[in-house]
Formats: sequence, C-alpha cells, structure tokens
Amino acid sequence: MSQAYNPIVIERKWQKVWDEKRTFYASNHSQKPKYYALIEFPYPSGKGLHVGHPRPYTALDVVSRKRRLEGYNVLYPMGWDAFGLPTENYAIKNKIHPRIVTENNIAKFKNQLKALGYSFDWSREINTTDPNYYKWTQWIFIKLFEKGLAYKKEFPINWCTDCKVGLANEEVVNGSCERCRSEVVRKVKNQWMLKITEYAERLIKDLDLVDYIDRVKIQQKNWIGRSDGADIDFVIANKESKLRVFTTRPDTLFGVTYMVISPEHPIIEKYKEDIQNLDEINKYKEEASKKSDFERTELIKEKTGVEIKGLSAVNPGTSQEIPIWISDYVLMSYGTGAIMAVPGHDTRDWEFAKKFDLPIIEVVKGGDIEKEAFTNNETGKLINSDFLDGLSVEDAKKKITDWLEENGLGEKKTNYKLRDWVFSRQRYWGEPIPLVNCQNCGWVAVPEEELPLTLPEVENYEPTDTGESPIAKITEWVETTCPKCGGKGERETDTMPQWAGSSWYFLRYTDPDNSNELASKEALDYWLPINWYNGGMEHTTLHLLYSRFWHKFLYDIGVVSTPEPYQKRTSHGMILGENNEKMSKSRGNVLSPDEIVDEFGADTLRTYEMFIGDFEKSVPWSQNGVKGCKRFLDKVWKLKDIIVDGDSYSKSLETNIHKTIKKVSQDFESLKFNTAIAALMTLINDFNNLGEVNKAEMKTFLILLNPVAPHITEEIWQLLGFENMISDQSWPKWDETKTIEDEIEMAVQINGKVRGKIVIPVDAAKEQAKQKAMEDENIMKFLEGKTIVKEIYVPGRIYNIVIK
RNA sequence: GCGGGAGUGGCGGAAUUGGCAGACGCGCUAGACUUAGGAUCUAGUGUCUUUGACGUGGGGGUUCGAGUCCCUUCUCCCGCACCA
Repeated sequence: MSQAYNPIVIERKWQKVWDEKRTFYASNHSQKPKYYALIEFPYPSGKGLHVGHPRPYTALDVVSRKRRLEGYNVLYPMGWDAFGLPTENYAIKNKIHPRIVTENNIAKFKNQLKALGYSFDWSREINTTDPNYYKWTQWIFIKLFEKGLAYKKEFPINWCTDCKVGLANEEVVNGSCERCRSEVVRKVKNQWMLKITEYAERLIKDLDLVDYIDRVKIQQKNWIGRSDGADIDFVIANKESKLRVFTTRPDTLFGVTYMVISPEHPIIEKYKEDIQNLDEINKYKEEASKKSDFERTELIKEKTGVEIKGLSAVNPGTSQEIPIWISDYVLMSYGTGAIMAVPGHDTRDWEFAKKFDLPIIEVVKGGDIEKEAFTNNETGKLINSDFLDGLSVEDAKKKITDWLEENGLGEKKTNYKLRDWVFSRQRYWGEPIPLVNCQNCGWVAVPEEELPLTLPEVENYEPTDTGESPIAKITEWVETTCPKCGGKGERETDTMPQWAGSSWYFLRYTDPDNSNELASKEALDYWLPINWYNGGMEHTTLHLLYSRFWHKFLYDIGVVSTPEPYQKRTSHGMILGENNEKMSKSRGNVLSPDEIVDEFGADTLRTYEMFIGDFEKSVPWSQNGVKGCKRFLDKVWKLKDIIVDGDSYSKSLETNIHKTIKKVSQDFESLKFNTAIAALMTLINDFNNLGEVNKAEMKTFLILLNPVAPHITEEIWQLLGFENMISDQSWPKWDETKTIEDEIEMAVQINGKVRGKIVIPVDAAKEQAKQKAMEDENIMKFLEGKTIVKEIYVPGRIYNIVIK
C-alpha cells in the first residue's frame, strides 16, 4: 500500500526544485523557437489574491508548460502594476509610506502566487514603481512630448469628488467614478493629454493583423467609433462666417429644414450683436452648463432648445434660408458642434421638429415621416432632391459629396468618437511627469540622463481640494532650473495615470535589467510579438487600447519592430461567489486561494479553476466542485497501485489514449480546458474499469495532466522511477488513424427515432448494416407489415430507415 | 435606443458543427465497509401515466433526421449611450 497523497509536502518540494534548477527561466539566446505568453500583471492590493486571479494565470500556465514540452523557448513572466490610488489611500489612512505599502502587498501576492506553482520566470519580475522601471515610462512620455503627441490643454475634465483626481473618459461609468462610485463632476483644469486620436485609424485597421476574440475587436472598434460622412458649410445669411457641420447622411441635404448648434458654440459670441433674443439664449446656455454630464444623460427624454433670432443659415442644396437653434443635445465635443437637422430622416431631429413645430420634408421614400423618422438607408430612394432624385442612399451620398467638393461647399470627412487621453493625475503615487515649465522656453523635457525623475518625499499624501498634486507643496522639488536655458523653471507636479506603467510593461520583461534602454533591440526583436495575451474584458477600451497606442508610437520611432504588440488576445470570465454574486468584500463572499491550497493543495485549485466551466464565461464558485477535483487527483495518485509493465500502449487502451491526446492537445489551445480535463477523467475511469494501466500509458497520462497539475504528476513520475522529470519530456503525439475505433456501436433509426443499436466495423457497407439491423428483434417489430421507402446510411454515423 | 453574448437536468456544463441530447464533474437515492461518516467503494439518477411517449425559453418552418439551419417571438447578462 502506498502512502497517502499529501499535496502540501509534494508541492513545496517541487516548487523548490523548479526554483533551484531554474526550470522555467527563459533564455534570450536559444536555438528553440520562441513563445511569449502573457497575462495581465496584477495590481497588488492589500487584500491579496482572490480565487478569480488564478483563472487566467493557470490557463496560460497550462499553455506555457505545454509549449515547453513541445520544444519552445517559453517566456511567461510576472510583475506588479503597483502605482495607483488604493495604495495611496491606504497609506493616507494608516500613515505608512505608499512605497512600504506596495512592498508589503507585493510580498504577499508573490507568496500566494508561488504557492500555486506557476511556471513564471521570476528572474524577470518587474515593478512599475521601481525608479529603474519608471525611468523608461518617463522616457517614453518625453518621446511622445517631443513628437507633439503630448500637449497641455485647458479642458473640462471628469473630476472624482471623492478621489479628488481627474479621470480619463474610459474611467467614468454612468457618471460616476469607476473605482469608488462617487459622483464625477466637470472641472476645468489644465491637463496633459496624449493624442491617441492621431492613431484612431490605425488602431482600427491593424485589428486585421491580429488574432483577437471577436468581442474584443468589436468593442474596440465601437469605442473608437469611426463614422464616415462629409463636412458641409452652411453660409450664415448676410454674414461672412460659415457654419460647418458634420453629417453621415449628406444625401439628405435637401431635407435640411433647420440647424442646431451646441450651447458652447463660438458663433453665438461672435454674432451676439445680431441676436435679438440674446438674454433667452444666455439663460439657456447657463442652464445647460449647470447640468452635469450625468444629468444630461439621465434626462434624455425631452429635448429642449431655443431658436436664435436674428441669425439664419442657407441650405446649400435648396438655397433656402433656414433657422438656427441651440440645444444641449448637440455636443461641442463631437464633430463641429453644429448639425444640419433632417427631421424626416433622423429620430432626434424628428422629435425636436415635432416639439417645436419645424417643417419636416421627406427626401428618402420608403417610410411614413408623419409617424416617425425614416432612417433605413438600404431600401430608400431619394425624392424631392433635385439631381439626386431616384438614387439609392448609397449612390446619393457619393454624388452629393462629389458635388459639394466640386463647388467648394464641403468635403468628405471621417470622424471618431475616440477622444484624446487625459494623462494628468493630481495625486502622489504615480510617475512624475518629467517636464519643466520655463518662463522663456515654455515646457521643456527633463534631459534623458537625469531620468528617472524620482518622486520627492512628502509629509503627507492627502489630495487637495484645489486640485493640485500633493507634490506641489514641495517647493525645493518644484523649483528647478530650465534644462534648456538655465533660467528659473518649475516642475510639473501632476503625475501619470495608473495606465502609464502598464502600457509598455511587456517590453521590459524581455530585458528587465537594462539600464541603457527600455530593452535591447535584440531582445525586443527576439521576443515580440507576444504570442498569446489573456486578460479581462474590462481592459478592452483601457489598458489594451492604450498599450496598442504606445506600442504603435514606439514602432514609429523605431524602438520596436512589430506594428502590434499582441498576436493573440483572449479573455476569461469572472469567478463569482457561491451565491452567484460578484465577489466583493461588502458581500462577504470573497475567497482566497490560500484557503483552498491549505485544505486541498495547489494542484486541486488549478484543476478546479480550469474545470469550473466555460473559460470565457463567468461562473459561480462551488466548494463541492473543488472536492470533486481533489477526488480526481486522489484517483490519479492511486493509479500507482494498478500499474503494470509495458513500453507501448496496450491494445485495449490504444484508441482511447490517442483520442485523449488529440482532445487534450486541441482543447488546451482553444480555451476548452474544462473538456480537456473531462477527457482525462474519462481516461482514468477507463484505467480503473480495466483494472490496470501500463507504464507507457501512465507516462502519457501524466504528461497530459502535467500542465494542469504539475506537482502531483512530477511526484508520481519520480515515485514510479521514470527517467528525469516531466519537464524534460516531450508532449505526446497522436496518430490520427489510431484515434478511430475499428468497431462502433451505431444507432439504427426508424423514421428518425432510435429503435436499436448495431455493432459494426466503422467502415462497413450499408448492406452489412442492414443485415445486422434485421437481426434485431425490436427493429423487426417496427418494420413488420411496413414498406421501406428510403434508407439513409452515413458510414460511422447513422442508419435511418424510413417506412410507410 | 444601438452593439455584443446567452437561454440545454436540481447545479456547473458536454454534444466531432445537421446524425444516439445530457459526456465529465457536483448534488441526490440505494447498498457495501464502518463505533462513526461530511472518508472510500458499488449501482442508479432528464420527465411521464415506462413494450412507449415527451424533452434543449415559446411558436412556426426546412429535412430521412434539428440543441445545431431559416422565420417569428420572449427572457436574461455585458458594453455604449443624444456621437449627428
């Protein structure tokens, strides 16, 4: 009788062996083909890991371990995305330096991760708060600045009233702070911005170059929000100025019966002398400005607006004079801040026109514009539109755009919803923005040799209500000399957002200790692109988009050689609490991996994380499910008791083994970890039903299971006296011809209903199947007295007899 | 409203893409072993009026055959939200 399965002892033992042997260290110089697998590095919060974290980590650990066995030089690194507000808030509350808090949290996270036996190359561990790291974050910022992609702008930003910090558009959810759920208000601030919009088109187009799951591509495309149309100039009657609008439906030009401009539109100020109802207009403007964005979106039901009396525009199609209105449903931040209103064919314009009794003209036939706007642009035909009459919407768009361009009235135009990235944060725990403001020279970059520009020590990290970073109070740090002219200068006191350090971290892993460059060209060229990157859907329009932008910029300045950082992107579903609710401290359903490891072992946790359900969907935790996986590993452990000699697969198991190799190999590649494990469970049931397993079969089984449960499989391998370690073996291959059973059980249907089963050779002819079927009592019973009308025989699949 | 995804046992989920629905696991039932069982093993487990019928959210259709394809409809989840 063998000893009992003791995961605690076994797991510590093998983790030590892997550490000492540097089993999973990746080499930058290898004859093997490279493979770079990546998961999103965690933010080391004080709470430690919860059982949701290991899901993606285990998945790519499985892939990484499989790749190594397949002969690849694999890089699977880990690090810490450690700048950020929670740490700073904790530091403020407990009066501990954020650096210390970060260190402690990292130590905790690292211990937890180590206990799970991941094949990370720990020699490449990085930390975004390490000055040797953020030196290069600052360096990239300076490059962006030098290329004109970082600029400072007076800008109404999203200000979180609780965090006291400006937020990116991407960080505002339903008018509140993504992090703390507090109200977000508009606050005009001078902010550093990054011109991500300059890359909008490439960020869409280059999605064609990569293999991302569809929902990620779609979400990014929607976020960037490309729309094609035209800019059209409307002359303001009896004035020099023109009112430029953007429209996606230039074809409806003849249906424009009025215009609407945003309350903030500069034309109002310009022609205020001519406006007869200026008081009314100003009152409306004031009310609009008081509304927060939250209110604006909440109160979308009823449209409001005021006609600007004294000004009117001329429709360039019809040459008729049309009124100009202001309304807050037109946003200054998109397009030109003015629209041409086509109430017949735009829902919002239709509502507005109905409410204010403005004329509605039908210019596309096909709907009933008395009842609602007709917006279908596929079936409609143009009418009441002069030279466009009779054309389809698509053709009319082309023709009118050409006409506008020929007559100097407008031009083809593409707009994007994507906005530039608000890059300033008024907090302490972030990378200092390495710029100096000089009275003579303006903004000047800190010279490269002075990087990193480190954070100064401060008395306290409290954010200020004035919206200034706590660093602003450290005058000896702020006051400096201009790097350019040597005159008096002041440092920028805003810091970078949390997303900065994570926008390029995957590059640093390739060469983490380099002090001359962010990474050597050689290392970057060797490892890039990342072959497989898995991460959360919540980062699709944040980190994933930002890092693609930075990577493209680095590509443009010759730092990296691939236009895209990630060749493949997948995403995991969330793990919910047992009560089917999102795990959170307030709900009290947070589960730490430590508890599972202590009670069942890391291999059980890893197996369960992979077996729990569809990898891409969210799924509730089940403690019983964990036990089931422990039982499975107990069974694996006990296989030692039924092992027999044999250096090739036995006849009775050969097909099963080949089938399992195929299934597991393929499923590990396609995120179907659950069915891969199910196949291994089935195989072990077969072993037990047979009462024996030979050494050749056992070896294959252990290697197949190894990526999921690495400790127990190495231990059994050693206990059985097999050569070397599993990590030195090769991934088993399957023989396609051997995955097919010689004989199969085939269902025999009568009129589509299963009435019997026959056992026949897989490649048997119809006659043979028929003969067998006729021997079946039940089938004969159904055939009795009936005529066979038709027979469908699909070899290896089905035999269906149609009778009357 | 727009975009994306999903509806299959008591639960998590399978189904070679049009070919035996419910693999695998959990749970449950019975039995064995046991001082004991929240351990282990064995057998069973979609529903029903059980030689059979019904069954993949509902309704219709195509087909020898539909969870899978087509039409229609309902429900839920996620993302965006007056983007002209």
